[in-house]
Amino acid sequence: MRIQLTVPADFSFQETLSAHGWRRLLPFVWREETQTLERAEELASGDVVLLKISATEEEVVVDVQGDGDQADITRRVRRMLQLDLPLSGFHAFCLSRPELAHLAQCKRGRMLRCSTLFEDALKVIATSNTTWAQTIAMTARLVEHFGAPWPQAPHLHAFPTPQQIAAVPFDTFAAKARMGYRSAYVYAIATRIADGSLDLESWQEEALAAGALQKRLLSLPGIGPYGAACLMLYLGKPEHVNADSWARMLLGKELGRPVTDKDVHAFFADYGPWRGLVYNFYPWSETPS
DNA sequence: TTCCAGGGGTAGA
DNA sequence: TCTACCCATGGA
Repeated sequence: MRIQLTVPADFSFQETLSAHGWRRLLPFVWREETQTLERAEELASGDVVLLKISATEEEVVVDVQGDGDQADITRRVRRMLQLDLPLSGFHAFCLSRPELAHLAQCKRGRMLRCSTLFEDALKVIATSNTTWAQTIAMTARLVEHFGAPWPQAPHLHAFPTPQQIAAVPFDTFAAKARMGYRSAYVYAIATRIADGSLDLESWQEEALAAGALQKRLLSLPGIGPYGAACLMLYLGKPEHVNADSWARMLLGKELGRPVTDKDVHAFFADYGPWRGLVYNFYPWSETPS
């Protein structure tokens, strides 16, 4: 099956995938030679399919290997590529600031997401207080130990559902995932979704105000100010800066002195309701090695 | 051995 | 509200 999706004029496949490191985390696999994003995906029906996502100027093309519901696949791909995110306001703002004008010209502003908020949340937890190499490894262990295999190539796995994580005892989960103290946070979120006491995915459908959404995200174990700001950005609420050690290092170089989170927030305050998005695409004068 | 990485939870002030 | 301390893991 092949699915073709018309894209907004301000959409760029490359820029969306390059916005951060998500395409390097399983089950995403980026094929440089074919410029294709691959991913095993477990659908709501339980079917596992392999998605091969590529793009032209006019459309996103999804080659689906395996049988699955077309509407469900389309919804997931639209979420991953933020195809329904309105960006004209951000780009108009960028054009009003000389240092940001290139962001609009390059069609930057979308960020690759996972197919569910659950997966995004777990991956954000896997980025906290650790190295990127460990984030990659933790995510890979989640996928390989707990995700459903794609029948046509069982070494490929989808990202685990909350139910699949909750189905194993905590000690088993922690020993296999090796996420350190994060294992308890991840397991708690998964079990709460699995037992019905938490409906994470519905949060995206409720048109919550930014403050209300932030409060809910902060209520998740393992999600603090940084994680909530990341997830809000993915949910189209760009008014919080996900200040992290990366930001502190880059701003420290910019200012020539050690900086705190407060300095980072103060530096981006001028960008008002767009500051979170501006931070993630900010043209730092020096690119760290 | 010690430090710390794309932080968060908690206690105590 | 702010600070200090601890937290599992694994690489440097």
